[in-house]
Amino acid sequence: MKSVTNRTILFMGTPYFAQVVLRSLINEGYKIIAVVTQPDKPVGRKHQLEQSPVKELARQSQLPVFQPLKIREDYQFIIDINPDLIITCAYGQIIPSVIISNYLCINIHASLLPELRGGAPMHRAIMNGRQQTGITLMKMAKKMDDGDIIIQESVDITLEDTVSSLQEKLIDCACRMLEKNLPLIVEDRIPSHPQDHSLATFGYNISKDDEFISFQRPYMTVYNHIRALISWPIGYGIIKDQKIKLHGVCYSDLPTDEPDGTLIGLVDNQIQIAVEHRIIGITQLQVEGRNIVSATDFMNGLGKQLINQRFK
RNA sequence: CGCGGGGUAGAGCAGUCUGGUAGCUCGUCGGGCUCAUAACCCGGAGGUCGUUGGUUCGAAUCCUUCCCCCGCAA
Repeated sequence: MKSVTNRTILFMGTPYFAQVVLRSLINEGYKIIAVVTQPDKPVGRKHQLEQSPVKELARQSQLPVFQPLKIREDYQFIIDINPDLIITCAYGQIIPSVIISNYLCINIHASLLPELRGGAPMHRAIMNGRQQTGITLMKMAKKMDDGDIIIQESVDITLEDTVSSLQEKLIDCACRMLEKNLPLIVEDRIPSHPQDHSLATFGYNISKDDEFISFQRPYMTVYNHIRALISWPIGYGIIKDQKIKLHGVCYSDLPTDEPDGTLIGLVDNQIQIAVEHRIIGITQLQVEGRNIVSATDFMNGLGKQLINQRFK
């Protein structure tokens, strides 16, 4: 392992995105002095405690892990550690201003700030039909995602991207940016500039209501909505009072005269649904209480009686 | 004991309420039609109906034990 610097870094993050970034930092040889992540949470039907992806990696790498319930109150340990640099990436809690103002705090955000501040920038970028988004490295400030920008890089969103595929691209982008720029950042030798706050937009967390997909809306709105929730948290449509999760979607130009939401049938391993006189293809789906199945499997069974029924 | 759904041929499902020698669509194998086909027609193989015990002349179906899967809620 090469030693890039002997400055110490405190890493704060929680989900998969942050895990990959942390792994990259470790592999680059940075001196991660400790890791902060969200507390283990009971998950699933059995309520088994589950640790965050970041914690999993930190333990494998034998790094000290801190999981304060409320970092707003419980932050003395950071002062005790006294890191040279703090890097946050989707940590999930607000960092106390005492910390922000006394340490060099860098945040990795998955949008081109000042656009899409907030907790779900990747989902919202796709949902909003954006063709481009990116990664911003910024100095943390008191308000959410409004700190000075150090550097940003854009990433294209293709028509086929889901939030999963987009996330992989953004993770790659973030890791490359860190590889290139972190040596200077660590030494606090990189310039930054304020955001244009008048241009700020927000990408708030996905709520339960956001998971319902209406087929009575414009074609691209429906298509973007479905793919923005794949592979997490997965949106659902409602047909004949049944919730059906939509795990795979396909764009198409095929015309149809059926009314919006009509389940037309199976073609080419896609369930065709009419939206604004065009076809949206569903490739994978799941009924409550059942397993995820392909469009073909679905139409061999439960889907038979849904032909010509309409999604809300 | 948070609420609910499900385990039936390789796959997806019906049948369970109202017990009586297991069915549909797809796949698979063979044959036919066709210039040709993932299209169409004919035929075949493939299931001790998740597990345990019980009721019954008889259980996929009714009662019981346990296991596994999934949705919701957290």
